[in-house]
Amino acid sequence: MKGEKGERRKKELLKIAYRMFIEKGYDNTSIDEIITEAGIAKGTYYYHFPSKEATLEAVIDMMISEEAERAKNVISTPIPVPQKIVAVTMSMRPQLEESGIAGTLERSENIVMHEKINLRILDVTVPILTEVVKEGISQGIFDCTNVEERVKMILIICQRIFDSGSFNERDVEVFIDMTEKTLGAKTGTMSFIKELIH
Amino acid sequence: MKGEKGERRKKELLKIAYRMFIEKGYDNTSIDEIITEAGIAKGTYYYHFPSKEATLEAVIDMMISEEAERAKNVISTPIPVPQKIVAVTMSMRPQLEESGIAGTLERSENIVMHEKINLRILDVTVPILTEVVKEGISQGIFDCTNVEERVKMILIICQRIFDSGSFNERDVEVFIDMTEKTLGAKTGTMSFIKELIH
Amino acid sequence: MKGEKGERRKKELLKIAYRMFIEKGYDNTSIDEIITEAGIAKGTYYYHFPSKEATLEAVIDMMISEEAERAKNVISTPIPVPQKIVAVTMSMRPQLEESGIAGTLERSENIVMHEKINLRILDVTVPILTEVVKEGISQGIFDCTNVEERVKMILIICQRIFDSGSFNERDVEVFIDMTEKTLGAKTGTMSFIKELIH
Amino acid sequence: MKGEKGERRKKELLKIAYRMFIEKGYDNTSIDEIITEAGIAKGTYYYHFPSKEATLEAVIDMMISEEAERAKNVISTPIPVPQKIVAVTMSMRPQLEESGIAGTLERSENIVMHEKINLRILDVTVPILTEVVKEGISQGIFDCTNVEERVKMILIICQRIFDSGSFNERDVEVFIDMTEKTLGAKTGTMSFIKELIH
DNA sequence: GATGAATGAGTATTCATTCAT
DNA sequence: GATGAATGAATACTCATTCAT
Repeated sequence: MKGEKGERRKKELLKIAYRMFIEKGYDNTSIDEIITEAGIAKGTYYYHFPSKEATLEAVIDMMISEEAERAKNVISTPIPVPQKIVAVTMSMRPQLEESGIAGTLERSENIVMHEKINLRILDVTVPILTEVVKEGISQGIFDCTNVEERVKMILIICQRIFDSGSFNERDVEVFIDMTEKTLGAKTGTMSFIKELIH
Repeated sequence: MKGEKGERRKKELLKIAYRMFIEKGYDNTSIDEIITEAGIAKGTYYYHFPSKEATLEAVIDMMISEEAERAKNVISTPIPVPQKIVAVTMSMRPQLEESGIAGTLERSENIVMHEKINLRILDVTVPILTEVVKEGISQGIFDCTNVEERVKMILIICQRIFDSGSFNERDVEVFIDMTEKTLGAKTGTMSFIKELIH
Repeated sequence: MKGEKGERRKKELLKIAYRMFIEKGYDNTSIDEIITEAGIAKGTYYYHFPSKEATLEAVIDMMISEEAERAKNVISTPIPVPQKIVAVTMSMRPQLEESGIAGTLERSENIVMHEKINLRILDVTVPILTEVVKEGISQGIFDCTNVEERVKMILIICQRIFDSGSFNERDVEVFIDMTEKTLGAKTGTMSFIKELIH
Repeated sequence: MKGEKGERRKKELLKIAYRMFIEKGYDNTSIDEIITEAGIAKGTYYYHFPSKEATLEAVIDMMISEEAERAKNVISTPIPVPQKIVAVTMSMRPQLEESGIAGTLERSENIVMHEKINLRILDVTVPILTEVVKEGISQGIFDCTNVEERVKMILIICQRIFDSGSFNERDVEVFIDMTEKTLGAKTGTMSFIKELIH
């Protein structure tokens, strides 16, 4: 039976590693720095994680599963379908903004981690959004086939355009237009997005 | 005036480095391996390149400029505008396919290089395609504003979907639909793409 | 009085350690691997053994004492003295052959353990064989002084030549000849050995 | 063209490593200690040797080849054949005695290196001594077949008995007797050995 | 233009052992 | 008897970069 004590320590370690990976990049964060920060011995670190790589995976797992949780809660909320779509999408990167480190994933030392995270987010988010869009179709808000593929492509653009923060008003307009047309919505259905992004 | 002899050697080195970066990944290719492969001394390498990072930049420069050349040739060709778009897009990754290493950029050890290349390709291709689309608009084939942003988003999807090679027929259909709607083209305008991708 | 339960577990551990030391070498076998294989906790291991080194000693003790038992049984058997000598010598490495891992002790990772075992075997076997040879002398089969030293040297050759398994027919012939002459036996006394080794 | 400078440095390193391996044992000598002793950077060490293991091999090579040189010189010396045998055998471990570290190879931390050295010495010495014994046969001093195998077994005993230094007078007597009988020499032929070992 | 010897900071990982519960 | 979390010293190896010749 795994002790609770160990599990708690592991969680702590995970949070520290998460923050450091984000702040300095995975490659630039050495095990020595992690254990110094955590105030533990090297052996303790390796007691909890088999390798640095495994720690990265665990960090991403933790992050994604927390976000997926939030995203699923959004679904059952009684808000209009278009808003749901945006809410689910948004729920996938709140922590970064909380911690005031939005944009850090874009730094070149974080590319590898960013890619891993984005792929995992796609895996998790596509099925959720597919459900939401289908709900929209049944309500006559959207009208399209191949929902999954459409959702995937919209998300890809989202990640690429909005992760970096270096987008402009025209980017947003085009994104709204593409989303509406891709999902077969009436013009204006998604235009509330413009308000969300000052 | 730099000697021709030195320039020739530099080009050779660049090609060797290019091949090795692609095959093994940038991080996994050590300078020792490059000079062994090239049969030169370490000092000679550093005579030509100030750093490994600079070599990567030079490699990407070389690749991109060759491809941009090809892309520009396509523009002045008397083929229909929709075909031009595809031709320009395609002209940006022929070398990989030539060398039978398509898909290698997807490997995780190549993420960093891949990202750099993709960003550079966007920089180079967006203005070219913007011109082509504007040509299409003047011919009444397309109808849209914010051309540059639309082109960028279409290219982003292109890179993400088609680089990996793991797309299916529905992906292609959705991509065609999105492209037509995004550019304000009649349905069917871009459907010839389906034939190109068996 | 130590509990029987604990003793039983210790024996099991010993057998597991023995097998792993033989298969992978002492240095290459970590305590973690032993306890994983045994399905016990690390503390339990250290409850039974003060150190890894002590485990090795215990393993060797166990092995040697089992073999010494067998060797002593041979002595009191009513077979001719020359055969007794061979039987005693042979009784010192049956387990290896049983378990189909003859030759493993030769692998370089096992040198240390092998040396320890060989020294212990010498310690145990020399006095036994000395008795046997003296019996042979009293029967007029052998004729020599300094019996103990002669026995030791014959055993040394035995270990070196036959442990590796890479000996040839001429090695055997020379070994027989040396043994006979060293012990002052008539030519042919030990030639039955040739039959034993196909 | 390999520079002489590098070769000289490599030789120096080899000597330092040799001494440290002998004094402290191979396993107990860390790379850090070697480079500190040599006053060089870690990179320099790894410029000259691909690994610690390779250094050990090079050390043994150096030692053996120097000794083999000496042994071959002995052969062409106009001394009696029995003396030649002893001289060749002795020439294989003079450095140890010079450096006052005879017996160190016996320490358990040196077992691995000792075994490697002994095997190499056998490889080198057996053919040389075989020639010498054949010379003795042609002079009527020895009388035996399977010379190579006999020489090998005598050397094995030599290594085991005399390396440790813990032998007694009776061991020497038995060794002399075995050698004479094994090679088919008259009693007394090798008895001069007794004088050599006080 | 070219060489290659020298650098040294940087890094992940291993593992026997301890001890409070 | 048994557990398992914690320890921390030890260690081999990598590699981009420099510079005297």
